[in-house]
Amino acid sequence: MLDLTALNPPQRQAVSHTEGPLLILAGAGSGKTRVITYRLAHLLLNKKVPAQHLLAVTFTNKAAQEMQERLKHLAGPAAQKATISTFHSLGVRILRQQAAAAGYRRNFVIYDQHDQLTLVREIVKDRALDFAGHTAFELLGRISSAKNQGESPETFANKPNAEEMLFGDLYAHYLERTRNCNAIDFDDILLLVTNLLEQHPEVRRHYQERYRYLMVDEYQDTNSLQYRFITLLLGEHRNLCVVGDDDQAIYSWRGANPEILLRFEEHFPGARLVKLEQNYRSTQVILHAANAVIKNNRRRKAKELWSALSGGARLRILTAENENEEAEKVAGTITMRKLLDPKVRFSDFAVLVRTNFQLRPLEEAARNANLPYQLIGGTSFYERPEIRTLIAYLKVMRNPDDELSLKRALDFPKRGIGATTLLRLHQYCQQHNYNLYRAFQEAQQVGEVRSAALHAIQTFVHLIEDFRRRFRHEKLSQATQELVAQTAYLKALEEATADAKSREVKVSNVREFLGSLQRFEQTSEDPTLAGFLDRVSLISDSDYLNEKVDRAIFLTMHAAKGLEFPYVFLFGMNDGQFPSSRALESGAIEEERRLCYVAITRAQRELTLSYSTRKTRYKEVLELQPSRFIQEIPAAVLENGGTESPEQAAQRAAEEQEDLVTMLRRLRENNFKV
DNA sequence: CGTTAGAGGATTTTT
DNA sequence: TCCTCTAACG
Ligand SMILES: Nc1ncnc2c1ncn2[C@@H]1O[C@H](COP(=O)(O)OP(=O)(O)OP(=O)(O)O)[C@@H](O)[C@H]1O
Repeated sequence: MLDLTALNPPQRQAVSHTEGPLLILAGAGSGKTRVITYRLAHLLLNKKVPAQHLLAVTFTNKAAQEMQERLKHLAGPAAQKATISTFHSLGVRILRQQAAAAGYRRNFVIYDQHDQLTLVREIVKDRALDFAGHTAFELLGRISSAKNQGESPETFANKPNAEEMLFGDLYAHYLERTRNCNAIDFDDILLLVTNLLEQHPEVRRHYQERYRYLMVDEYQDTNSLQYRFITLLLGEHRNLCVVGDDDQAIYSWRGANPEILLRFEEHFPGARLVKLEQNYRSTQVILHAANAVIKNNRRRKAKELWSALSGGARLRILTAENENEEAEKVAGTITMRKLLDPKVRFSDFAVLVRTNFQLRPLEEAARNANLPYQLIGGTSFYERPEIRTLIAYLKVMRNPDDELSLKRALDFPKRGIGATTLLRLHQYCQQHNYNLYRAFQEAQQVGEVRSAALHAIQTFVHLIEDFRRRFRHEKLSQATQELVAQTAYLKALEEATADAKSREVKVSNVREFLGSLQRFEQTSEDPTLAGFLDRVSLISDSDYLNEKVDRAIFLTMHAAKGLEFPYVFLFGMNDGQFPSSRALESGAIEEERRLCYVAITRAQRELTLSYSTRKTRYKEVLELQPSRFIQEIPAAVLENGGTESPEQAAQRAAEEQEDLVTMLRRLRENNFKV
């Protein structure tokens, strides 16, 4: 039997209420995720539901993995068979099983944003579309929202506006080319899986039969396709439990719609509502600050949230002349805190930023201060160009119709095939309605290709064919190692990289990649090429978080969603940065404020806010004001706020910091000998 | 014809 | 600052 005494009464109610629709609406740190985990364990142990009938959807793979571990801890190895996954991972899994019904070949590949952008640029160029001033990035955003709203290219073709028609052209070709490549993008995952379930009752029944208890975490950030997905999976039993907090809706820019959470009782009549009001994470001081900030939002469902953790340190404010100094002070404060109290771990500290590029000054400051850190976000390992190219080879191994990857593989190492030859081959494709790989295979039939180029293409095709065979018969890591050797990949990398430092980095990245393949083979349930490619496509920055290593964590506020840390720093608390100037211009201030609420409520014990008075961007110097969110925090919870104005407190804190930083510098110059 | 060096522009947040 | 596109070189 699972012991439910580790839960408070409403939590227990939510866990025991297993049948029918259930909505858990509650503020930050009230144990929503914990309830889902216990609910899974309760269903397994007390209700004897077989694990394969359980489905829990989380926001990131990392959260899924963590829940899986907690569940295993509570319920033992039987938990392994429960499905805990993100919407996208679940979607891909279903699509692999049902590819034909979904209208794709089973070896489809997944295009990430980088691939999508390349494709958009290519189409714009090929078709000489003139989107005056609009970037590929913006166009891709429009494609994505068109897809999510179910708009077909034809709807644009018939619009009177010339630009709309142009977009219709781009959109139509984007769809055609991804399909011809047997490739799907992130939007397609949800689009295809919902269409599949809608149009194939027997498939739908199969999954409804399989998943009998459904749970969704972070339901406030669900979009309409995800909502459709979950309702399609939901059988007649209607055993759906969702948890969420409308104050933590921070993805509306990506199509998420918090109304889906708020209208749950309308969507599922007879739903039970449970509210959780005790926060177990933060001190009263921190919670008071968070509540005060979020109260400024007008569109929200007011809710109670209290903490029994009385008192607690008041919030500190650090100010600096510029971003680098700000980062230096943050790094210095962490180092100092750790020196003063060696029991504290580096990994107890998290620095949250609004945008990825704010991570850079932090990284540099941490390096200079000898502060161990891990970055979440920025460019992840698999995004590095030398790794992307290798992955392009792997994608071609799996699916030679993937033109984008084929071209990327063809392009490096250099083999004497350039734009002109490629153009000829493309023309040949269009004449015969072939795909690019077929044109490669028949290169000798294509006129006007120089003999050197022809020979190079044939060698390339042989390479691909040979390795496609090897990848079918050999272990993934083995075959990839051979591929790297055969293409003299490392040598080519070295020759192509002028800078000695980055040359070294690239080579070691490739070695690391080969190592990661071996680790993948040893640990994965599906240690195949397909399994690896899916994992790489679905992995996200937050999945890299490693709580076992003792390092301070630098990450975006978005990536911090659902996490908690004893000591939290909010970096760059300036108007224009946070709230971002874009949000201020477009009137999206409430979502920024929710983000601030999320950020503040990550802190368990201490919270520090930092801001600069100036910053440089693209060589221009900008004067900065402290964030309006700082003004929204009552002076009483700011350090010395009772006697000083926030400005005075900031001033004094700045002076103290000055001393600390100077001291630290001296210490460092002295090689840390006192 | 293919490759490379350097100018010029940009992405807020991400599954 | 990183990344893509262009122009000149070999
Ligand atoms: N009944 C309880 N007793 C003790 N600790 C609890 C209890 N419920 C939750 N906690 C603790 O409170 C913290 C927050 O829980 P959890 O992450 O589940 O909250 P949440 O509502 O999902 O938070 P958020 O919405 O901010 O992501 C965790 O450390 C958890 O272990």
